[in-house]
Amino acid sequence: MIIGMKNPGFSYELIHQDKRSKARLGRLHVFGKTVDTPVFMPVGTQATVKFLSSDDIRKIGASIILGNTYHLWLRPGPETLIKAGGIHSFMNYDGPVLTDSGGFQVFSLADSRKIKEEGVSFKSHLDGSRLFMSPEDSIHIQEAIGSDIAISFDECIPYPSSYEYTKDSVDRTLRWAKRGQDAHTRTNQALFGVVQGSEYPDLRKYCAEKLVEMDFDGYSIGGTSVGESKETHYRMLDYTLPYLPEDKPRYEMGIGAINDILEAVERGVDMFDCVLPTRIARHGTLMTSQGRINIKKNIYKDDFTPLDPECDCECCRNYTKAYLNHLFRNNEGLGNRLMSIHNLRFLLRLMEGIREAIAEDRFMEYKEEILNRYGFDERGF
RNA sequence: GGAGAGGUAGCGAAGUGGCUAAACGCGGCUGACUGUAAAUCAGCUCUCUACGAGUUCGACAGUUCGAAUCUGCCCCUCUCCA
Repeated sequence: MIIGMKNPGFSYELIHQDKRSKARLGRLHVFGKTVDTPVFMPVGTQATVKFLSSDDIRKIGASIILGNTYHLWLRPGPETLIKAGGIHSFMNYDGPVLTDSGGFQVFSLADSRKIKEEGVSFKSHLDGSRLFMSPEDSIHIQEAIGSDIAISFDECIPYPSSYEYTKDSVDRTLRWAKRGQDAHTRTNQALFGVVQGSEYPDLRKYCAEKLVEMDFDGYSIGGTSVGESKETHYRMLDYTLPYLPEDKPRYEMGIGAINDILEAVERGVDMFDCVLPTRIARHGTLMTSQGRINIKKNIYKDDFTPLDPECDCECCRNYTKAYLNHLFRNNEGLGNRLMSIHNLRFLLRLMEGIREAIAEDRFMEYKEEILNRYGFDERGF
């Protein structure tokens, strides 16, 4: 497809459009590396997918991961990352890395921040010291981090938000997007804009169209799954996707529930990231072909069968539920590692299935099969 | 045999006349978790016919309007000395 002017090394290649839905099979060309889409990106906020080595990340089949601008800015700091030669060499991971802008922290650390036109003043969650991040700062930090894909600094507003507040916020997010774009200098780093607009159709459309005018390398859909119903969540996608160009990747931020991924793929989303699989794994909840299980339950104490007999991950091939139950109860790090590996592998295999189904024009059948077969509840995990 | 310390809910441990069904920690059970302040957080954890009631703080007997808390005696544990 069309190759962006600013970043000749970055492009989205549409390989196949599903005949019965908007689902699309594609390939991201990221400065010499490729990422098949739809893709799920494990989250590695602090330059680590918690408990996994870079070897583990590669072995589970992840093709791109996330880092976080806010967290890496505080520690180890941009200077250290520059000295390290960038995040790839710092964490010894040579696959593509996408950095979130810190915009989500404007939302999640809402108690200790103040939003102004110039940027956001934060109170450090580490020591309470006052910090300030502008859209330009966010871009500069992401350049220092050396990620392959940077994200515009946006405001992820809570749900519900009034029309007036959302409108003001969208305009500010658009101005911030422009400022970030102007501040962006690296040619070996793509830059995505973020569509906000809450549940308001005209604001979603407006935000999308304005960003597209600015011509980003890709478009994120933000501000979903922040407390709204599933129905509203999916409507937000409906209000956004039609206004995004076919030749650029679409990334729904922070999504990892199985039903959410399927609904978004059906609507044409290509990229996802989520802490869900790794977080719930650390908390003992596993997604398996038999549905969701909680490994800490006593019924697994003497269950010497694999977590998921249909899974090919290191955890399922080598260890039993009884052992995982034991590791969990004893707070042994190996349990966190094995269960994180499993949940990520489960989602990555789901994405493989999705891509195969799209290639064969049977995405809708695949979606139904997954939803019926695994029996996850409406939460989607 | 002598001297001392102590026995509190599954475990550890506060409490030393009423505000105590008894702090707190651990363990156990249940639930939550979607661009990671999360190996976290929340609730429950004496019994029951459960928005109320009944039995508890080694045992028994007392003092008192009222005791896990005071007295007597008994049982048991630990430390030190013989």
